Amino acid sequence: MGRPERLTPAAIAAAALRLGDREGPAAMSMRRIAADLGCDPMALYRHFANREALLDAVADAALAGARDPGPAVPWDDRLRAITTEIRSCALRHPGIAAHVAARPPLGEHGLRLGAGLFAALTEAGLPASDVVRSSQALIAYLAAALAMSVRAGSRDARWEQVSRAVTGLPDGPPGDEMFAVGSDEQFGYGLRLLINGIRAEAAGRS
Amino acid sequence: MGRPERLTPAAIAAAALRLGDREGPAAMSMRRIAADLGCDPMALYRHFANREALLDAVADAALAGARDPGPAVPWDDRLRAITTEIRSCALRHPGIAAHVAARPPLGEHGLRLGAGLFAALTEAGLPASDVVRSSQALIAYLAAALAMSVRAGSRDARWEQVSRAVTGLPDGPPGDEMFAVGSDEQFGYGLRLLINGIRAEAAGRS
DNA sequence: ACCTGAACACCGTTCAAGT
DNA sequence: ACCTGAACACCGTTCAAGT
Repeated sequence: MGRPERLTPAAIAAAALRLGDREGPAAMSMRRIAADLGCDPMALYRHFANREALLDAVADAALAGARDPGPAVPWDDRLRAITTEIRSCALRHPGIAAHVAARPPLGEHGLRLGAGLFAALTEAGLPASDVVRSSQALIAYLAAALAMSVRAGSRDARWEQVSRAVTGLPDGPPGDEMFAVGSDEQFGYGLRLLINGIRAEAAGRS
Repeated sequence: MGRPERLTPAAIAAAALRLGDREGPAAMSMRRIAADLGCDPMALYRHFANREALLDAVADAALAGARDPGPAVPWDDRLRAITTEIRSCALRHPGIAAHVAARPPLGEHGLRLGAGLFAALTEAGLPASDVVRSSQALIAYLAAALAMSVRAGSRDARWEQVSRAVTGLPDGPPGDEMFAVGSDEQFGYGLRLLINGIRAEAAGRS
């Protein structure tokens, strides 16, 4: 398929990302990736210690398009922008989105975006230790919200069932979006809660 | 090993939970579980549609010991108590903790604890639609924080590396807990951010 | 010295053959 | 009708044998 001249980690990751986009997460096995590249499965192990390391590289490559608006915008807008960009990028690559959620990538692009989060949280007025803690909380929330978005398209019948059972709400119309797990709207709501919380924390400190 | 008289879904789940406690998540295959029960692997499929359904049942069983303090305590204490209990229970069962994080269980115990979260959020003063959204945000955060706790014991070298790189902090002493991913303290901090955010949201509404 | 592919030790699940 | 286990179509990774 898209086999490059010479095997490099970046070329392998790029090819695997395209394969995942085309055929989904089940296609992301060492054997399938190697077959797609037209090489022996074992050749991949000369560039990556194991499958997890290869998928980490693919996950980071998936974030290549995520932009950080930089220090020009207010810190809360910047947090929203970066996390939303990461989520969108990951969802654009269905083959690797679940891996992005499971293991936040710490390659070139992950580091760049992480630095943006740190800078925004510092500008919010948090002390350094709370910047680390808050960024981990944001990334945890982002990862899980992303995992929810990946899992069931945008609706999870299990969630809908429990929500109705617990709230005792009557059945809504078929298009009811109230229980849409992993929707953009649901993601934005949780993000607002966290940013509210960060603002309160920063205000309490000052 | 712990084979019951007759195979039932609950007996299978209980045996699988014990097996996972003893031998870790890698032991949770259909073949290993069946061998532990002294039955044919295919016998499991008469009680569960597939492996995922079986693990859902095991995950729910792992939450059997999680307590909800009920409406006697203030809503924020109740949220903290329930989420902390779920996290502790899951971490006490290393074989299934990752599955609890990946797919919040919606069996008997998951429903019971979910109902507690809903009740506490309702008492906080949120409208029903925001109760659903907030509970999903809480569960997302809990799931990801739990996944982080499971992954690397309590420290993740990758995280430590990125934190130092990004903040430009000097290397701390060996016992430095600042970057402890998945620690109790880190979990509590993010939970506080969310509860702060929920309080601000409820105050804005009223 | 480098590379390859056969082999190892597994999977989840199907399905035909037995009782 | 019910149950079983052989078989299918895979895995990630090791390692010995080839060049």
